[in-house]
Amino acid sequence: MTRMHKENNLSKNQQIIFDLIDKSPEPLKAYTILFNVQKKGINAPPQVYRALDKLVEIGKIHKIESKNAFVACKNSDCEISKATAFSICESCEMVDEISDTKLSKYLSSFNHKKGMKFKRFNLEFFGICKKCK
Amino acid sequence: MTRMHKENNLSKNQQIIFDLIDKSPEPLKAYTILFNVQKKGINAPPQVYRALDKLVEIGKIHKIESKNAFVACKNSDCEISKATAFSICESCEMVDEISDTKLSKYLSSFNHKKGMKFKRFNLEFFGICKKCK
DNA sequence: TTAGAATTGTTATAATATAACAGTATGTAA
DNA sequence: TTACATACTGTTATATTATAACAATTCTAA
Repeated sequence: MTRMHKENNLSKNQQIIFDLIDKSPEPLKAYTILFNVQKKGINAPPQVYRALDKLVEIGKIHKIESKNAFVACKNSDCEISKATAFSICESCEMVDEISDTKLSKYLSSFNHKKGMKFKRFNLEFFGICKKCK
Repeated sequence: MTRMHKENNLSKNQQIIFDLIDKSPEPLKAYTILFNVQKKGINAPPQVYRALDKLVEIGKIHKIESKNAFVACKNSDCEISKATAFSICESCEMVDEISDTKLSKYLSSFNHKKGMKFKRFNLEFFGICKKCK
């Protein structure tokens, strides 16, 4: 029907959902996203989850596993989400992507004794942020 | 009615569920656990989740966040689950707890630029294990 | 021995995620 | 420009993961 919005390589639904996540200061959950995009014609969970899956796959967003929530990638170092690290405040729930070259290199070169070669890692740090202290 | 089984500091349900997880070579999901303990009189999800919460809290088990599954702690270094690291095979789903003093020290002493002091971390490495290669 | 804390049992329901199927848009190569 | 493959969309239904709320029992420590 109408042209897809391919300017950024993203499809219409992907772009809508990425924009929402990108401008959110907080990680967003799938059903919060669904609620917020219903006015744009995205009506059902599979539409949201499909866009989320794709955005994760291409590294535009990351899933915070401990919270089942999604944040936009703020970091050029984590090419296609191979090496992610986050700082999570247990009080206000704020999540910050950690961009630390030394940390990233250290972990990327870490290999398991049992002969396993790692392709990817996800690290989540928990604490109380400056504001909440 | 009957005495609780406190020999190990665990209540009856906690002990039943810990035993099941501890002898499993694979991470177990909550509803898999539920199915497997119904013959022992644990009938409903809250009973399972309460035991899991407690076992996580006291460090007897860990939750693998990316899989919503639970493994017994095999590691004396992660006192009360403050510092956990896992190796996860993306092919066979095998999960191994990583016990590496250097890694643990490195991460435990890592602090965020933005003034956040971390109390806890969880790290999940992904790859293809030796067997699956 | 009794009060508080922890644990248990139970029903119902909330929150998170996917299966399956039919249709539409897009890119590309003949 | 047709036709094919691939990716994306829309939709209904359902599977999976997790918690709320309440009543009762058991444990522990004073």
